[in-house]
Amino acid sequence: MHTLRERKKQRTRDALLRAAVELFTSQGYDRTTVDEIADAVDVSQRTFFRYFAGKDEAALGLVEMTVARFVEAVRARPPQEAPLEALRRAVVDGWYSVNEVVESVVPVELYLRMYRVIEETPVLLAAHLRRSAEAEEDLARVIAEREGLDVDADPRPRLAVAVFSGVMRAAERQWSTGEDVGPEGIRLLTARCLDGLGPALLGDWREPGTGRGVRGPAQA
Amino acid sequence: MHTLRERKKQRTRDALLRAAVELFTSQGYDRTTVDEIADAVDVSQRTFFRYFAGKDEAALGLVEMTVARFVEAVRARPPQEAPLEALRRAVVDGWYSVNEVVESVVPVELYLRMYRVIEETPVLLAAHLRRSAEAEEDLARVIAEREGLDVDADPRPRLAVAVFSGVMRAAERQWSTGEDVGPEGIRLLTARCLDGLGPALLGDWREPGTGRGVRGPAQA
DNA sequence: TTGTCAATTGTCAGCGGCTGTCACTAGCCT
DNA sequence: AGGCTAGTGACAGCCGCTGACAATTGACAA
Repeated sequence: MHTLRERKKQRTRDALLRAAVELFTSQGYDRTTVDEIADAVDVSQRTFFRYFAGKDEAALGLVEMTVARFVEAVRARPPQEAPLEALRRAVVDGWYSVNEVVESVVPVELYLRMYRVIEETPVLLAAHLRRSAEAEEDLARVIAEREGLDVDADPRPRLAVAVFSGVMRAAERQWSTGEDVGPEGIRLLTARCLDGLGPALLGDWREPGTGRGVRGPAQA
Repeated sequence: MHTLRERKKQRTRDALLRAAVELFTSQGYDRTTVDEIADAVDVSQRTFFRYFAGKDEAALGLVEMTVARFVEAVRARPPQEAPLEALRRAVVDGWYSVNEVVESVVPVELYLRMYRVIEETPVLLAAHLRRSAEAEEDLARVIAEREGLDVDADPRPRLAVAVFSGVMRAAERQWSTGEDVGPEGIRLLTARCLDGLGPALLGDWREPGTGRGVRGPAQA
């Protein structure tokens, strides 16, 4: 990152990302052409595709950064923590560092709005879900290693991650469809969603004492 | 479905679907153009797009049918069954009727191979995951209604469905990457995956008695 | 039957995403 | 300074997809 060339490249990439996000959030994804983005940065369309494999990558770039950050955060948690606790703490504590990274490219507010665009643009949502599935796989491997398990032999790591991701996705949607909450609101929202996890899984759904929790059907 | 026109339409659609699946499974999704598919059925390219919103819809058509079938099957389960049991029985019992529907368009073997193509073609996998997410939402509503709950107020329906879907997806992948198993093999595989659900969630991961299951972290 | 209406299809033109190619420019290194 | 290479622009072209209009074909009543 020290040679002039490398700095220049980084600047063009950031500029493209910024221009893309600004256009996407202001006019929508479909109504924005790659040419527009390239022109805004004063670069040829061909160059855009040298930085991003597709139009969608420019749209998912920001989220991508935060996801990668999160996986790293989990990897860094002390190994004596139980799996779900490590995941939970990583997401709750990690928000600040995420803020930093995002802010180095665009104001955080744009990040929020970009998230909404992703959620309401079918092709972007699809790409996002695919990428999330990959991240889940990574997380499962991290968890398995922490617990000294074989990820292909024991289903529990993947299962735990699946449960966790389900909750996170629920929080995401709640937050992206609700009214505009600041970054701090997100932390609270996710924390609250995660707190509901245990009771939801273990409690009986109708009345106590009938033995109808997750246990029943699974053993049937 | 009784007028000549309607029958003709159905036949063209089936023919397009069949041709698409055959081409996709034999030469790959990317290396197959829409023109090829249309030519194989002796129809104009424009007509193809009157039946399918996009090239991907022709690829996901088969799976789409089975997913819809499955959601219906869950809806039809007796309401006294616990949620996860209803889901489980729907998938295990429902396989035969799925077979029927698929076989009316292409041999089941092609269904299996098409599934592999989807799994290894990024854009198709993405679209598939998105559609699956929608199905999950539907299922959550069905479950909520069975239990007399409000999906938006109570997180447990979505959570249960998320867990279940996680297991199903694990089974899907195991089956699509493994060696060629027949339709009966799939039933066994999914059943086995689902049987592991209860112990995996409730058991302790290292040794019994330390109180470190899903319960611990969720309450932290 | 036959004529009329509506549904389905083919043709054509065109946009936008994306890629290969090649010449050219600009940073790098000795 | 001058050769080398990474990065860029310009151009051509494929493919997915859409709108518009004309031609065809089945539906249905007179």
